[in-house]
Amino acid sequence: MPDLFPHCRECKTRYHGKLAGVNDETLELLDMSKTCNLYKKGQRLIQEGTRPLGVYCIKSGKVKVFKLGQQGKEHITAILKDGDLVGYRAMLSDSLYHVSVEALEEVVACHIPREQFLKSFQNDKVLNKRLITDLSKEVISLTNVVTDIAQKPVRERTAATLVLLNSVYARNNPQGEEEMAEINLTREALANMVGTATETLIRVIHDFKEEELIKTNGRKIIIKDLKALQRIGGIY
Amino acid sequence: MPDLFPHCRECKTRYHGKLAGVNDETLELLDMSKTCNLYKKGQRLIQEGTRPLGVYCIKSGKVKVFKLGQQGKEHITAILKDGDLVGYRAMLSDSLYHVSVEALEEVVACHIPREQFLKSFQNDKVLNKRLITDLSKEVISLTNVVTDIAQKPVRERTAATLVLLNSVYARNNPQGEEEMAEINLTREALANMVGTATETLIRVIHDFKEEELIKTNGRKIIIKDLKALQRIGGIY
DNA sequence: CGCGAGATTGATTAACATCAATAGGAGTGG
DNA sequence: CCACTCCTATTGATGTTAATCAATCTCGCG
Repeated sequence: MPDLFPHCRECKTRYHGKLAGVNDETLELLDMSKTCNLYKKGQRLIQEGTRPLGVYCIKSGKVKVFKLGQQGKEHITAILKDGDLVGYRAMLSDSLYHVSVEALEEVVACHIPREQFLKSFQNDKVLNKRLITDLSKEVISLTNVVTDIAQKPVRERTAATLVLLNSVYARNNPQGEEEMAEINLTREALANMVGTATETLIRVIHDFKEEELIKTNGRKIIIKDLKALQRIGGIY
Repeated sequence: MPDLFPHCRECKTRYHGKLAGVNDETLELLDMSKTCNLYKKGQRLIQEGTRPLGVYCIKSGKVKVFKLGQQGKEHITAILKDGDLVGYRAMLSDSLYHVSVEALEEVVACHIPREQFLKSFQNDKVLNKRLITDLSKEVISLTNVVTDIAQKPVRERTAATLVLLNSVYARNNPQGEEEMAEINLTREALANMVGTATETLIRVIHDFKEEELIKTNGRKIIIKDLKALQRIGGIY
């Protein structure tokens, strides 16, 4: 049985995640200062409105990143998985967390304390460049999301969301990865990503199923025609 | 008559803009490499889809930052003014411009070429920290925008947009700045910021006028009750 | 084998977009 | 200075989309 909390050197996420390629010294320092934890489904890693004490590196499992809007309705801004880093925006801008992060299933994540992370961010060129690039890209992508949500109808947004989720739920296949992923989220969560009501989301999913663009297995959604969904979602 | 294209040292934006506080050497280098230009209303500084050759520093006038969505409908993501920097996200992430930037009136802006800007970004601690902080904050703020646009009705978004624009159009008063700004945009542009149809925006503006929250002078909008609008817009 | 959360379907309503028509109002050429 | 014209603003009527409300229905699980 593999170690739940291995040394960063042995962590599988080291090769495909946000920390891929950092230098050995950085890895050593991060490892020394980290605290790993097992989170059960529904447990919170980060709570909106609190002060950031560090950064989480997700080792396994999936989390949802969300914000509460009007009447406590969740808006899910991302689903993150192994290798992803979360919480660094708030730290780098010295502000409170503006989102909450919650485990969707059993999750192992390591907490890297603020000071150590900032130090590594200063000293490690690769990490520095990666995060700056990511931040910039995130701004770009969020701008697109804003435009889309403002202008595209639910059907199109749903298609785009499914395409996005397909790559999140795809296995990290070292080889080819043509097999389609099983998107495993509640309808409510999907609706909260698309930005619509649960019932509306269900109707769109229903249509997609009739049009043979997807199939379902229980609540799991498997994409049958990725190209078509990309076309509907306006993804080029 | 003041020089249209002064040395950065003498540029008024030096004290309140994004470049405030950079060290003298940086300023000298930026000045040497910059190219200043006068843009007439409607002229483009940046065109979506092109490759970033540098960064623009706005010396005077206002520009709109926008993206084309479905059927060529504009979505305006920001109104920028003197002291603002634009175009650095694409450069830092090494991607194409994802937005266009167009002069809303007569604008003077200086172009800082890519290499010089990146060099200054590397070498100047203040600039580096400022941009990273700004990027992080921008991600946070865009996340909020996404949630809002997904969940808040037009009336609330309109109120929030007016509050935002009030500070953009406020004079850069060194002293107090209690006088209300004159927001001078076409109704169409306003609608494209809020993310709604022009007619709908006009009706909301009409309501606000009846409720004495704003007054108008031609197309200019002056806020009469900022607190109320903040409340309606859900700004805390 | 019943319980309960999540999924689904149908009916109704509300918000907003679209279409159509009219009215201002700033800039232009005579 | 005036008439003209185009662009923007405004208002009203109508149509669509999607939210809400109200039942079921289904399935994993104790």
